[in-house]
Amino acid sequence: MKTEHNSTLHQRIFDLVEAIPAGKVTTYGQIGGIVGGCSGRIVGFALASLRYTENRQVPWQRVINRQGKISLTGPDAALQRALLEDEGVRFSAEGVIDLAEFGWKT
DNA sequence: AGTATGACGGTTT
DNA sequence: AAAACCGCCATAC
Repeated sequence: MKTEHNSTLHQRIFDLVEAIPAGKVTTYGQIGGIVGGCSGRIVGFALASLRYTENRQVPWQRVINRQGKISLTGPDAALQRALLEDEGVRFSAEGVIDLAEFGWKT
């Protein structure tokens, strides 16, 4: 378990996500492109294993999909939204975030 | 070692 | 415009 991540895409993704400033959000595809052009799926999977281990303080909440919405399915989705709203991110009535406004600029 | 799947993204139907 | 499909790469079984 723990999905040992040593010097892998995981490590790089975590480092990048930690660099996201509060109140800003990023997309899986964006991160994937920065770390090495990997598909957003890889980023999502990396973060998915992250919440399992929780051995890292990665603000996975600031990572959303290209639609500016939360891709999670379970109760984690509500948690993510709550965390983002707490950081100042405004959600639309549809639960969509304005990436043009809150999108993290590299 | 091979198969199945996943917190996505872009294209096609 | 919305839904479905395929494709990308890594992790899990």
